[in-house]
Amino acid sequence: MGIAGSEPSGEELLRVLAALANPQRLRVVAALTRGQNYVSQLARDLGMSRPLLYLHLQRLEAAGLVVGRLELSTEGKAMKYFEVAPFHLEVTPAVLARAVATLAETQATARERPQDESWEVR
Amino acid sequence: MGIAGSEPSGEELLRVLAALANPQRLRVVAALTRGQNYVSQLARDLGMSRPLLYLHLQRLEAAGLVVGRLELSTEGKAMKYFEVAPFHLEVTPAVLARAVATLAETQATARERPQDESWEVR
DNA sequence: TACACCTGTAAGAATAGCATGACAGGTGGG
DNA sequence: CCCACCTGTCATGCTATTCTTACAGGTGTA
Repeated sequence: MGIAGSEPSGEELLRVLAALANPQRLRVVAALTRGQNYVSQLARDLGMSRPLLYLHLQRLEAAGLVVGRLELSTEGKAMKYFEVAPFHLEVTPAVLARAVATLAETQATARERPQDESWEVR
Repeated sequence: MGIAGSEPSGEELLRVLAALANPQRLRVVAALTRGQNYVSQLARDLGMSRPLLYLHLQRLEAAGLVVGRLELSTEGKAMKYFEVAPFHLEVTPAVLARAVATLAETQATARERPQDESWEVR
């Protein structure tokens, strides 16, 4: 899924899901939804250490969920502002199945069971 | 999100995201999309150990993404069949923000910055 | 110079998650 | 009885994630 909501590849999907599967990072995204902010201030707002927040922001950015830009304030201080990216992801069985299809099979996707009556109930 | 796609609470959302943020479990869901199956057979199909698959299925079921039922085959053998639940989750900044709002704040949501001009660029 | 801000990174400890192998119990059929 | 299936659980390592503390720089103002 790029900026909008096309179909994500397996790797993209995993990166996004892993990035969001954490209460802290979820809070970070939620906080940025209320407006952009720079790292130090956001750390104070959320009550977490700046290095930790920094780490979380990196993961969120790598997943394309937030974007950050280094900005020079009027006083010449460097401040890194982050804002949420307008992502939109549909999570359904079909979407997951298509994403998995693009995933490099670590080991045998396994021979699809030949004919297969094994999943027939009764 | 119940069976369909209502709004998930913070805990639900985290459970679902954490359950899906794993390549193995993603493959499990994808495999079940092609039809229901029982644990041992599915383990062979996916090329993973049965105890491990069992663990993953438990997490997926706890998240409401798959449902399992113990069934007695015609020969009297107990087989646990799993199938995907028809889930449908929208992942957008707004949804995340609303979910986080229901999340128990581990520590101070932090005083919302008073008036806040800090996020004003320039 | 000292202070109060800011960014960026690294080393280390504590913790959670993943994965394996082995066990106990059940069934039916040769 | 023995073998081939099945479910369910546990003790054990191993790896990845999470988080803290501590650095090294940069700016502007008193």
